[in-house]
Amino acid sequence: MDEWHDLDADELAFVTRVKRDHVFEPGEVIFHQGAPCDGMYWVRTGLTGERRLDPDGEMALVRLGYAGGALGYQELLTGKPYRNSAEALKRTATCYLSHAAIRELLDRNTKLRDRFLQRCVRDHEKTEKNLVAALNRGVRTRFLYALLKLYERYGQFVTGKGHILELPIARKDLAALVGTGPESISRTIRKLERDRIASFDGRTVFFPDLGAVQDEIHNVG
Amino acid sequence: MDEWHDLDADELAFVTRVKRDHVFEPGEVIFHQGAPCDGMYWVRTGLTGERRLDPDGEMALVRLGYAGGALGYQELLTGKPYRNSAEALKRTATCYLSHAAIRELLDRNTKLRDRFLQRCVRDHEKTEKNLVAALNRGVRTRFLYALLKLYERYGQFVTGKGHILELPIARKDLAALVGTGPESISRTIRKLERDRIASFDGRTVFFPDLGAVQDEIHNVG
DNA sequence: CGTCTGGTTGATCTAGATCAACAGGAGTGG
DNA sequence: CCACTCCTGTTGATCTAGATCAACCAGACG
Repeated sequence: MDEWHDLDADELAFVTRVKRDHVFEPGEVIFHQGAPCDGMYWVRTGLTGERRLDPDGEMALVRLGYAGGALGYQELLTGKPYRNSAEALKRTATCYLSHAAIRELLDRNTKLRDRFLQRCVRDHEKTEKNLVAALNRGVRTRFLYALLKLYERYGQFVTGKGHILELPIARKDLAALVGTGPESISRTIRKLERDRIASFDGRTVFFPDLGAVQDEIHNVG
Repeated sequence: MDEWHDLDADELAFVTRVKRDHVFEPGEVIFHQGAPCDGMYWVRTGLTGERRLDPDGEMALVRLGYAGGALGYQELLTGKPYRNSAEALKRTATCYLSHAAIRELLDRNTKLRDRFLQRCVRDHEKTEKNLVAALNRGVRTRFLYALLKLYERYGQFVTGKGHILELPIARKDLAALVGTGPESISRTIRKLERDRIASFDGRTVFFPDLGAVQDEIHNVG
């Protein structure tokens, strides 16, 4: 939580007094889309996903939340209801601060606002990148991009074996992240294997040449 | 410019001293993608577009900027180069503030930071909406959504004639906004006319029943 | 006049959506 | 232990939205 670096002793004491720690098991919902926003969550460890469901039943996985991420801070600042549902995708330890608590902190410490601003700009940057990818890249490229991002968090290089990624999420969530169905993910996986870009064994992915992956998505960045 | 309401007399004097007004003609570039960010622009009147070009030559129109909008403030806050090019789509009057000037103002007036934060959240909200639309809606729906947004700014209800929208931008830019080509826009226009949702005559659009439009996009909001 | 740009249409092709079937666990209950 | 169902993932067959390539027209502009 970058945001806390700027707090003085008093404020830190305040935080430790009013914060509420909570661990969510995989699949557990942290808050519901459309519900009034009563506070925000920090992701301490684990993995979360923000889903948006539209009236036609279409669901999109808008964003993943890693350790250090914040959930619902935008709604907290605008006072609107949560626009996405948040859910733990892995076992996730969170820290909750109520609306009132955050308000108090924001009033006391102006640097905190800067932190939020920085965070917001960075988050926006990412969604914008995803937007342009969604607008003019195919499923394959977007999927590779998602894999690469996951690799940056969960992947490792094992000497002799190469680049390995243990997928933290299921196929259908990969699909929802890319904006397609599980079938299309399955098929593009086959194609990627055929092209020797990556090979899949259940939830583990091997990249023979990570550079080849980077190459294919140089455009989305 | 909401942001200016919070400035005191001194600060306003400072702004009027250091700001640079500039009018851009249609098609004129305000700043280039990839160029170092030296300052930001307010849109006083007119219409701007932010374009992102990727290495493969694919271009997307990421966002339109109406009066009251801000250009390049995110890069200004992060210190990164402009990620999009900005261009005047109609004759646009802008007000430029240098990096140093904004920094000075931000240091002096903490409320100004809040304004930026609010703006950033709102902007992010919009791109997120566009993202989910791009992920799971077809060209037709996204196009209607774009038209509706334009109607909110440029449309008018003429008694006896109905809802009329004079399109401020060309077909190819409509296409770039939706993430498709001009041909597809042309074809979906025909379909919309066939379905009596809208009729087109050059750059003027008639909506016989605006409710029908709203209905078709209730999902994207 | 020719040339250019913006827009429309036609013909074709393909990525990807959709519907359906099926295979392997994993859990549950007899 | 087996039978059952549920859930995830994969594959096949088919269909369609939309991309792509090409021709064409109209107005703008030298």
